Amino acid sequence: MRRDIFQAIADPTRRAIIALIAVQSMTPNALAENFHTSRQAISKHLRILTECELVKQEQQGREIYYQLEIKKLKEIDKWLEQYRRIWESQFDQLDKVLSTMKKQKK
Amino acid sequence: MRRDIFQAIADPTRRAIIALIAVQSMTPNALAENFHTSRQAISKHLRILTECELVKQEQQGREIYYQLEIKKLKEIDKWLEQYRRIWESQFDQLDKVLSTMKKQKK
DNA sequence: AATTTGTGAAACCGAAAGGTTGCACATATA
DNA sequence: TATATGTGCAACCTTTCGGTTTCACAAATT
Repeated sequence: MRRDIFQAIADPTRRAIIALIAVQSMTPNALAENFHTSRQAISKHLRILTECELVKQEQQGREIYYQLEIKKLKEIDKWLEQYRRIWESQFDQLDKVLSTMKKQKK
Repeated sequence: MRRDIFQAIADPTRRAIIALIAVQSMTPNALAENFHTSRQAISKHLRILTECELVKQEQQGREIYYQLEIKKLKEIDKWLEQYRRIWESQFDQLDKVLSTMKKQKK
C-alpha cells in the first residue's frame, strides 16, 4: 500500500517517535520503552515511517538505529506554503485596518 | 470521537476540499461536483473538517457555504516549527562546510 | 398546496489501521 | 556450543475509516 507523509504524521504515536528520534537516533527497543505498547507495534510504525522515507536505518551490530530524515518534513512545509501566503495576506489586511484606526484616532 | 487536525489533513479528498474552499466558500453540492464520490461522502468530510474547526459554515437560505478557517492551519505550522529549527541548523552546518571548502581551495 | 432542491443523519459494508501474540533468524555473550 | 538479546514478519482481532444507500426535513419554486 502506498502511504504518504500526511498519513504518516496522522498517528500520534508516530509523531512522538519523530519527536524522539529528532533528538537522537534510537533503536526500536529504546523507543518502545517510551510507550505503552509492544516493541512490535513500534516496529510497525517504524516500517511505515521508513516506507515514506521519514526515517532512515543504520545497522550497528544486531541493533538498528532509526534516524529522522528531517528533509522529508519539508514536504509538509511546502504544502503549507500556499496557505501561509493566504494567512499572511489576511494579516496584512488586519494591519491596514489597525493603521487606519490609528490615523483616525489622530 | 475526538479528531485532530493531523488526522483531518491525512485524507487526500479532505486536502482537496481545503484547497478548493481556500479560494472561495462553497456549498457541499458544488464541492461534490469536483469529486467522483457522492454528495453525502463530501458531507461527511465536511463534518470532520468542521469538528476540528478547519472549516466554518455560513447558512444562506437553504444553502450552506463552507469556508476555510485558515488560522487553524497554523497549528501545523507551529508543529513544524521545532523541526524547522533543526533543518535550518543543518543547513547552517552545510554552509560552514562549504565555506571551509572554499577557504581550502584558496 | 404540491413539488423540487439542498442538506444532514443513520444504517450498513468492505477495507484499512493499529494492536497483540507467536515465530524465525542473526548477532552477542556465557 | 548453548543461550540470551535485538529485530522483523506473519497471522489474527477489533476498531475506525471512507464510501454508499436510504431517509427526513427545511427552504425554494411551481
